[in-house]
Amino acid sequence: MYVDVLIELKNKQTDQMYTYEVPECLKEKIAVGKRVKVSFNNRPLEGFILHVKNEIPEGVKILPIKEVVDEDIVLNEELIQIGEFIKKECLCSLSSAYAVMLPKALKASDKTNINKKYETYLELNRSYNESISFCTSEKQKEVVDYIEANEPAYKKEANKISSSSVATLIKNKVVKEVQEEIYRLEETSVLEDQKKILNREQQEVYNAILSKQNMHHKFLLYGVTGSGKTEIYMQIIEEIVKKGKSAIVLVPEISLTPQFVHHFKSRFAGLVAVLHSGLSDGERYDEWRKIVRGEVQIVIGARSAVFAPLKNLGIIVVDEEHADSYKQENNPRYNAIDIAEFRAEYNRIPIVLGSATPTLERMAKSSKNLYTLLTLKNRVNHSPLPTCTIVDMASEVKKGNFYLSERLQVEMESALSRNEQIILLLNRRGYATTITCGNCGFTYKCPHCDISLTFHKTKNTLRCHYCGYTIFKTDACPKCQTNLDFYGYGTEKIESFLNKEFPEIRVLRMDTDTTRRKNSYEKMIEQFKNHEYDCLLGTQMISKGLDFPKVSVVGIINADTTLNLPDFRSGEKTFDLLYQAAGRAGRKDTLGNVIIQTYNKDNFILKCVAEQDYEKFYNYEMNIRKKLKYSPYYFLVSIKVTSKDYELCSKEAKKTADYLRKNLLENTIVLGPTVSNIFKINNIYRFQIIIKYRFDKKLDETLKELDKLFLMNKNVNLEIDKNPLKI
DNA sequence: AGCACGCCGACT
DNA sequence: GTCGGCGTGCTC
Repeated sequence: MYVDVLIELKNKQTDQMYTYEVPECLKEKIAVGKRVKVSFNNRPLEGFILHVKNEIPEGVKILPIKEVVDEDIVLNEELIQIGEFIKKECLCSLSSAYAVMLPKALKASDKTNINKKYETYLELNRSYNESISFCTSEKQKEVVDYIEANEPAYKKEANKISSSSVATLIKNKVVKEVQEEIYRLEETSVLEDQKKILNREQQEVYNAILSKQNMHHKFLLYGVTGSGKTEIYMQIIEEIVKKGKSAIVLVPEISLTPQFVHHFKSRFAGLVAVLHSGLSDGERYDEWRKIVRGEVQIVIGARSAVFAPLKNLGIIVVDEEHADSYKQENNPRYNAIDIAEFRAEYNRIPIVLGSATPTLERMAKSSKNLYTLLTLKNRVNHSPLPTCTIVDMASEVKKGNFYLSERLQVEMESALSRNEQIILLLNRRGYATTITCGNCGFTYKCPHCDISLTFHKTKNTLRCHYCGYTIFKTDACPKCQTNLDFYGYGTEKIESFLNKEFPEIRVLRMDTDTTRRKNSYEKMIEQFKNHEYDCLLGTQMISKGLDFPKVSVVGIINADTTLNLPDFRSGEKTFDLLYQAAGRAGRKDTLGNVIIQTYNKDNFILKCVAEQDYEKFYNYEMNIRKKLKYSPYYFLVSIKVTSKDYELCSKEAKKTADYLRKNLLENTIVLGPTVSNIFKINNIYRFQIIIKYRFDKKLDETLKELDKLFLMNKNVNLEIDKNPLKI
């Protein structure tokens, strides 16, 4: 008996099966999907069994397996196929695909040492029925009485009476120890969560989805903020669970707040496992085992929860489908939504992708009937959408208002006088330096790609990192002739400004700096909800999924920061962010008021936000994407060539672009190479090439070949990102 | 990935 | 003469 083993090494040189012999004594334990310990090139390593067979390849030496690690199968048939899918999509090794899918405790790695946790109980040894007579002291008697009353009793508690007596009783076999596996996360008692009655619109969505519950079907649920999507998800899942089937709910990490989890846990007590980044390795392992053993039927989690090995899957829900956190930003760069769709098809079940601002890609697919579009046009309690006002900061600056416009100040004061709360949103400017005029708001854009140019200080140039278009930076603004050195400001600056100018406002600042500590995010949200503060000032992390009934004013301090990001999706991202933030205003009985401050008062996207008109935005943006050949009209691939050696990097990037131009079809566009957005990280230079294509049957093969060519070259590295969310 | 193997320079 | 530098190649 022989097995093909996939070794834990993640590099592509060893991305193949190695055959090992199974010793007679281990035959019983062998199964596809279990881990084994082997010797590989004189090193102790682990690997997965992927095939069992009886023949051996010729001309290779065969070593025996040393040990079978697992009792239970780690990679079931579905997970094995998901791994293959990731390998193909992300052009990565199979090993790194499985490594990204599994919790640390179950990865193939000689070093993992995360164990099950046990609780020790004590029981009386029944064969020593007259046990009491064996007790030689008062203390021992006391311990035996305690155990008898609480059997099986916690050893921890018995030890409190007298640990030495407990030890003696165990030694004399009067009492026996029983080990029981326990989970690190205990089910917390939760408040009642009332099932709500669906309105007609919600009911229609509910019916549509459930009508396809026994087949593969893709839904795009487009529902305005506050239209009650979560309630629909819960009621659908209730039906699915009743039939004995299971469900996966994916949410962006940021939505995985106690508030959100609470709804599910109280509605489905004891049936929910939650996977989020805050879990320790041990906790994650425990949640995973609950899933494998079928003890839970619902898994809620961020990106990696899409790999949850639930049996008898009945539905997959992806909330906030437009969130870019579903894509992993390091290798392997998988998109959890692609995996979710793979699993939905594999299991022949429906998948629901929900959003108030669907991505253009999926909205476009729905118009081609690749998704069934379901729409929720109304908010559940018919609370009106907030009013939105655009304020021209260019004229405010002339009045001396750099941060807060007159209008916003007035609205803030009136909210405070009514004892209501305020949210101020300021997106930290992106890592790329774009040059903006502090007087009129002018930003340099590439005439070919319609994205902001990035400033390169060393050469005093402005470059388009899509196509390489380059100009020299001028000292004066080309539009209004004033000084062009305006780098913007962050939340910290606004906080100190507010403290100085409006000392009566209690300001809570929230950004990655103030929420770094564990649980501080939740704590702050709770504090703001309890009205310990009047004003929540923060970056985009405060714009999603939060429900503050007393907030009546939302101020967007500088809408241009996202608008000017050097990315072709900057318009879409701006619309998403501002629309979601606006949705925070006036959620119950207060009428919301949203003030958008900008230097681009005539910007069409901001107008769409102000009118809260997704369709208008969609049509406008689709038109631009079509004209400039961006997604969803063209598919994109981003290729990064990186090296410590600048000259070599530049040379190899050029060679790569030439290679692509020669090997890809004629209609495919290859842009670059150009220096990457951040062109030097840790002394490693980065060049970038962008491929735009519609149909190119040679693409996959060409990329694979290219990848192989770069394997030989140790001084230059290649990164391929298919369908990147950020370029 | 890492470890052996091998081929060169500096040193007791 | 030997110790150790790291470039190259292979791993069931």
